[in-house]
Amino acid sequence: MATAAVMAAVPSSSPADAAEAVVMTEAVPSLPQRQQPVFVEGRGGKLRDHAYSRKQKSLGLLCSNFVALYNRDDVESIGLDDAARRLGVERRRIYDIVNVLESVGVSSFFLRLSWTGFLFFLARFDSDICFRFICEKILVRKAKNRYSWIGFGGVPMALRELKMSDDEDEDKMGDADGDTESEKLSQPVDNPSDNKPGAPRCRLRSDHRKEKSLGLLTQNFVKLFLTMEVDTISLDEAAKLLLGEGHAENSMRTKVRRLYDIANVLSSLNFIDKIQQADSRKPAFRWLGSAGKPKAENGVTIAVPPPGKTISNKRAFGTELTNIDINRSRLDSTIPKKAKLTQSGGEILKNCKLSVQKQLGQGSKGGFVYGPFHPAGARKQELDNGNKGHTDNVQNWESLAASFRPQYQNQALGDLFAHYMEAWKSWYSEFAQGSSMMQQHFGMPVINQFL
DNA sequence: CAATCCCGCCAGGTA
DNA sequence: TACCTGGCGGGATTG
Repeated sequence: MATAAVMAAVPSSSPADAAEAVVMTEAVPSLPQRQQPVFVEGRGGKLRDHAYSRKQKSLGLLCSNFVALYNRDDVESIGLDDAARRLGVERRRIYDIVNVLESVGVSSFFLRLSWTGFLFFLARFDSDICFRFICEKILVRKAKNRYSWIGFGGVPMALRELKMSDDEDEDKMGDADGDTESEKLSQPVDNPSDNKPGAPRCRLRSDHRKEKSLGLLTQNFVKLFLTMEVDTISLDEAAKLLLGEGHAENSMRTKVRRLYDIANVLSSLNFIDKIQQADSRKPAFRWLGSAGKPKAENGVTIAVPPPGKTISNKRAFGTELTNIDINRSRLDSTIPKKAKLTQSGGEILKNCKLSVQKQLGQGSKGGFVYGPFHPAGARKQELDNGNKGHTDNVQNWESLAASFRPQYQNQALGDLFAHYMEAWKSWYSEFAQGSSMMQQHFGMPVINQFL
């Protein structure tokens, strides 16, 4: 898969056409790009390509096409139906790709925060970090059927986040519990005893579903490379590590299937590549980090020359961002995309800072290490008061949330902030109704932690 | 024949 | 309740 020669089908529309259609409309006539097949009856009564080749339908190739189609400056919004139509696949396949891409962007933390909580983090922590949290995703869900394309610029940071999150887990676990890496990474066991009355690990079914999600599995798969001293790993080994011991053959097989899906997508992005283990001759995947080069160039999958056999391409964390953005394609290389993103990020931060400072007044006075968004009132309140400070704090944030409207040139970010505003509105109304009950159950300090 | 992974069913979630 | 989302495993294809 990793060295698949030349893609059989090239997106037939020009990049400019694609970008325009992506942004402008969902009603563009479809142009199934992957092939122009001769159809015969296939499985499930559906029509199938006569010269059927599953290589042409692979998830990796689809991902390459997806990236080739949408990884452009002027693409900010991706319609699920539009993507499916343009790529000539069912929506189901788009979900697969999108989930993996999104999970490589790591943190959906801010997407789940209330507007107030979001502002609080902007103020309390370094705004650059906050900005990265938002931007450094490949894409994020914007609404039903619609995603925002962010780009690859922040992938290294996202991977670092993944590693950090694992380190934090490690710290919390401590040394005494004797957990192994694999135990930490492994997803919960389908243990029938969980269903027993009074079982300690009773979980909601939706949680259970999330725990098995392709996105989480992707993150854990990547973590295997990031946190363990391995450069290569077979999918069998990965499945064992991720599942833990004592699993039925069936669930192991299912996990390996999913890992194949993930590996194909990550491989098409050149996060990993497929190799043959020298000793066992078994296929395995080697981590390239984001040092690899995506294969999609104008929709054509380029045969990537196999890297040196013994030289690891593994990157050290903390090193410079790689070419994944800049060298992504010849098309993109003519556009200073990364610089543009950085610049626009700077402008965003600048605007944001000005707006916040205007509304909060000046006054970061050292002491506690706040970011540039440090609100004057927040620190004072913390120092001066206990509960009163909390109350004022809440009120300040409420008024700020109600009035603060950063103006973003980047539509996707604007949309994100709109999302937070909506989230804040609904959250606040729920909170107002339920606050007394919450106070009863949890007490004020706990509630304030949500803020 | 083992490895690979496409395909679409269908359960759960959401508007 | 219609539609969206995505876990899941059967089984076709590939090597």
